[in-house]
Amino acid sequence: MQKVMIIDDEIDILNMLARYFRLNGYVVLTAENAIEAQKKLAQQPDLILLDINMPEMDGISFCKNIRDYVSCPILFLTANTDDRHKISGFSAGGDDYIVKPFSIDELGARVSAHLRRENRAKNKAQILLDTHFVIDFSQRAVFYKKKEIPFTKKEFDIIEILSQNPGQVFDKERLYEAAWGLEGLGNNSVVAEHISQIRAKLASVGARQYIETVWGVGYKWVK
Amino acid sequence: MQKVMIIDDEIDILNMLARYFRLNGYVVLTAENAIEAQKKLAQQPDLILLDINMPEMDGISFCKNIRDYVSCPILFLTANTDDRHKISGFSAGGDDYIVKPFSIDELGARVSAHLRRENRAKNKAQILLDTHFVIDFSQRAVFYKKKEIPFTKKEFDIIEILSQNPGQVFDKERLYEAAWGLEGLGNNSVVAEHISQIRAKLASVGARQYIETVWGVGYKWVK
DNA sequence: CGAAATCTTGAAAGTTTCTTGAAAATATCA
DNA sequence: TGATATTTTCAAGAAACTTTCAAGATTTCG
Repeated sequence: MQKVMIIDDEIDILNMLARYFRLNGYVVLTAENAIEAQKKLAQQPDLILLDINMPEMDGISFCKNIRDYVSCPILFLTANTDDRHKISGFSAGGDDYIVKPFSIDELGARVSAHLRRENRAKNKAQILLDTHFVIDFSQRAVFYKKKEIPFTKKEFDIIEILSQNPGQVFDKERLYEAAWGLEGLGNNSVVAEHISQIRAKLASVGARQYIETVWGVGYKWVK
Repeated sequence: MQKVMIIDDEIDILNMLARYFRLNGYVVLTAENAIEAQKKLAQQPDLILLDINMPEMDGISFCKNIRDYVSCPILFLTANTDDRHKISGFSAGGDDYIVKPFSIDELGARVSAHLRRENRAKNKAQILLDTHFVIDFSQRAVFYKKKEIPFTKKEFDIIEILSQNPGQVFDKERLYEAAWGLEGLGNNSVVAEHISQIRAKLASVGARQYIETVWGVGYKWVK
């Protein structure tokens, strides 16, 4: 199921689009302005539809702002047919440009084409946990405020398992099995030791503590 | 340098587009029909502009045919504004849809946006990198401060794979497969040995060390 | 064919990461 | 609160992995 975020200050259009995409099987996030949008970005939309003309912050600036940590396609909506406007939209990191009034089916087709392309290219994407914390699985790297936090292999394995199942509690045996490949855990503080290292590294850069201890059971990734 | 393939049976339009893209620094491949196009596909364009209405085989069928083994963006050109037509274009695997008569600058902007996105996902440019560090894939040569660093075939193969997927971690098996063709790796220090050679050459001219070791996993090209 | 370049190998040297056990800290429950 | 169970931290040694080296095998090219 794909998640589309729609940002438009004209409420009628916003609702109309939201209804259309919901009817077509998408999960829809809506926002009437950039501030609201920024908050909902944590929900990690797969594609963003963005109106260029908005009161506080215009779409192009917004796009530039978020491009660094949002990698999904961004499609601009606009009433303005000026080419220069278009071009600056593209150079802000936008992926497409749709002029109002548009045929809603064309918009739908464009959205699904972008999502299809995205899925074709994306093998194992990165996940964005909040605005500043990114885990990129293909790079096997974790970033906080754009800087990489160096984790060792086992540490990253543990982070991977936990973060891909947020909220789920893993007991030490399960974690050991998952990160080490097999068999029962020898010394029962191996896992604890690695968790400790991870926490120390998160703390050293001031990131949030994502791994929570579940007493008497194991650990979980906080949502 | 990016390669754009234009397929259109209207020779005037074909020439006009070819001229425009050449002027804007692209390498252009042209074809007046699907058969001709099919032949030139071997040259691996980075993007395809495809007219929907063509004599023998129409653009949509052509797109469906090649989608399986061509992953670059395909943009449809058409004079027909019928939405249903449009949608079947997208479901054939097209990535965008441009209605004639179009503004050539809009077309240019769309093409460059698609290519930019393509490169963002997979840095497949022919020549790239830092101010002083250039890799020319067509020449299979690497330059630092305009002077060529001599790399052997295998060394270049490794550089090519890594540098075209910056940030992505490749384990030794995968690197071996990619550089040696296939078959499981015999002695697992062959790759290490070549990496070592590459690094020595980079160091000897004072270039940055682009290849980073990912302990217990493999190597990656630093962004 | 012979020389030069390139590739492969195995072993030694060098690093980084992992594991361990014990001590310290913290949570739980009567 | 105090006893007990569990988790966290620490430092050092062990283990795993990577780099480097030099010699031999193979390929390339005139």
